[in-house]
Amino acid sequence: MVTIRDVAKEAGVSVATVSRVLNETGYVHEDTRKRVMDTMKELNYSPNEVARSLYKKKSKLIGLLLPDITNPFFPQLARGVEDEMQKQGFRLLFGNSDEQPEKELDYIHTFVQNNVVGIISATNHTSKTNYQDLSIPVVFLDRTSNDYPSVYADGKEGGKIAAEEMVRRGSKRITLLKGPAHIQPAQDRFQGALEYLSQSNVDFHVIATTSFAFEDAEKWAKELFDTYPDTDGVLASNDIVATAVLHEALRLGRSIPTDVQIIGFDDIPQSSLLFPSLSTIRQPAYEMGKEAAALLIKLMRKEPVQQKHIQLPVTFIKRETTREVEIND
Amino acid sequence: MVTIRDVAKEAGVSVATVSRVLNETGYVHEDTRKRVMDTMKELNYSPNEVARSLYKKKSKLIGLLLPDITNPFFPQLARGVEDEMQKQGFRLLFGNSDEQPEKELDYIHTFVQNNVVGIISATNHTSKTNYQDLSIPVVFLDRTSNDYPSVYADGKEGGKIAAEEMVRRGSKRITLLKGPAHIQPAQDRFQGALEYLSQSNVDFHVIATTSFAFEDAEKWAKELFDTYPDTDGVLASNDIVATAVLHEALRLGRSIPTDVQIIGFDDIPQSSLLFPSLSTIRQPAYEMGKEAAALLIKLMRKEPVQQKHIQLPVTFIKRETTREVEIND
DNA sequence: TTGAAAGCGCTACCAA
DNA sequence: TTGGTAGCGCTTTCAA
Repeated sequence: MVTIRDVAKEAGVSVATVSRVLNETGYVHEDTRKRVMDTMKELNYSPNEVARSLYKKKSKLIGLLLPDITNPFFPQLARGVEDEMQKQGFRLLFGNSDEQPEKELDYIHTFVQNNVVGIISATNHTSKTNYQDLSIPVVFLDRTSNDYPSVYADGKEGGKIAAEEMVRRGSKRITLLKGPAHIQPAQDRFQGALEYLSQSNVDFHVIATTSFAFEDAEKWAKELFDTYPDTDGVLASNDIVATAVLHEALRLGRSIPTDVQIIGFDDIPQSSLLFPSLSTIRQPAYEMGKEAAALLIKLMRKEPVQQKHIQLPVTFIKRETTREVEIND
Repeated sequence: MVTIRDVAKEAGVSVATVSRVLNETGYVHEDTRKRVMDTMKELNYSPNEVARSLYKKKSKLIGLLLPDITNPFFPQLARGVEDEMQKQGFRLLFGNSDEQPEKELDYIHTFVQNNVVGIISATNHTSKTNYQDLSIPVVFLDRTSNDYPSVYADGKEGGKIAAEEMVRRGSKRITLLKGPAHIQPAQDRFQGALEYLSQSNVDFHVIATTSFAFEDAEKWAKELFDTYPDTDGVLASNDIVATAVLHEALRLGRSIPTDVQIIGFDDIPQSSLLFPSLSTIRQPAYEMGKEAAALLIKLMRKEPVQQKHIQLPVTFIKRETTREVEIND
């Protein structure tokens, strides 16, 4: 390993001078600068980030905490974060929490131990206790917060739009799948849909669910058509659940969207590949990741930010699990 | 931030002693050990990993380099790696290379600058030049290598099995989608299929493809049925491409699997959710990730490893894009 | 059984 | 314009 001393010796200068050309701070004569640069190249030197981090008490690392990267919604988020961070010279320390407070705590802890300069967290389970003692900026992603900067999609509006489209497209007996109670975005979209349906003149039922796993979703789907066989419209808490409902409906011989309409949430990549392809409310996951990264960077640089809570719009993606309507479609 | 000095002062001992109880090295009297432990708890002390890393020239970080986490095959891999690493106390520095040599080089570089103790790389594009100067162990994942330890699925066998099943299930005019030339696993499965088909008595064609992106795959799919309209069996280079072929076949009114059989590769999560669900060759992605992590850990600990090249078996997953056969099915 | 002190590679201060 | 040096928080000799 070649250190700053080696470069200094080889170039016939002090380590201080090498440090100066390295960081472009202070005065360095052009000639010596060139000489130092040359020897750095010659020796293939590159600074030890750990030593830098120790002295400056800050690294170029940021911590990214997700619930579970194998949930198809999160890779896009992660990629958005990474692309923005990479562009700005930051690297990612990455962990999955599985929405388990201990794991979350543990990762936050090791992030701090490694001098990360900022954290992006997309977890939902825990209260703010994990984060309040931190001296570094934190941005919550896919989750709102009064206490911390956050980037999220307008879940409530999304729920409303979904309900609206479903009613507009003629469903009369709607079943609403309420997502896990501890997942805030799921509750937002549920509330949005609920409010709309409450003041509309259609029948509706609510089924409470507790996870987003496909295997669980298959059970809710069965329960749904068991309990409410005359359902002609399903508002699912996300695309995974919607997919399970679609499967079950098909299995039962229902015609989609003629007998039953289905609207999902998220617009994960596979939703357009289903048959019939899934109508859904799209969250701009990649953009959310990018926005969160950009916000965190501003915060870390102590640049003024007027908007600490960035809400991104959701859009209805009309595909084949909803019917056509004559006007405005 | 509370440091080892603070603990030492508060406990009335030297930093050396605190370090000893921290690392459980050397002699420490039970009483003082207890006292130190108590003050550590009291002050809520936890060691600065950066300082440790600087002194010991090794961290608890490992670098994970993937082509692209938004490709549905990789989240499972990543999760396997993470779960095993997390269990052993290692954390992940994570990056996507997009199969671009510069990005790959850049990430490897910053991994090293941050004192990672090992690297897992699932990239395919570049030669070994990036890795040969490293003093830390490297494990290649989803890729074979003569020079480095590696964990991969038996792609060639997978290709063979796919071809075999397709012929066994009655396809006579098979089209083989050859994956990107620079993606080694794609070439392995292609070779396996090619060898089998060559010595079987069915007609077959080969179409060269250059990416795994769905949008590109849609073009190959169109080209396929344009150029070889009498194709009655498609061996796709992976499930994404298979999905595009499935869509196109359906769009053209072909009956699946009666008119055309399709077999994919990977068994990404969405493959079972398609309609009809996709028959495919399954790679055990999660296990591959775990194996790679376990192997890397052994290597880092300089434990003896008899198997530096771990090949995991692939399996044919019979679903709805292949026909039934009478015997042995 | 304990403590003093050197040193990991770097930055930044102060002096020259 | 440059160099000497203290010190970031920790581990590990070496001596007591």
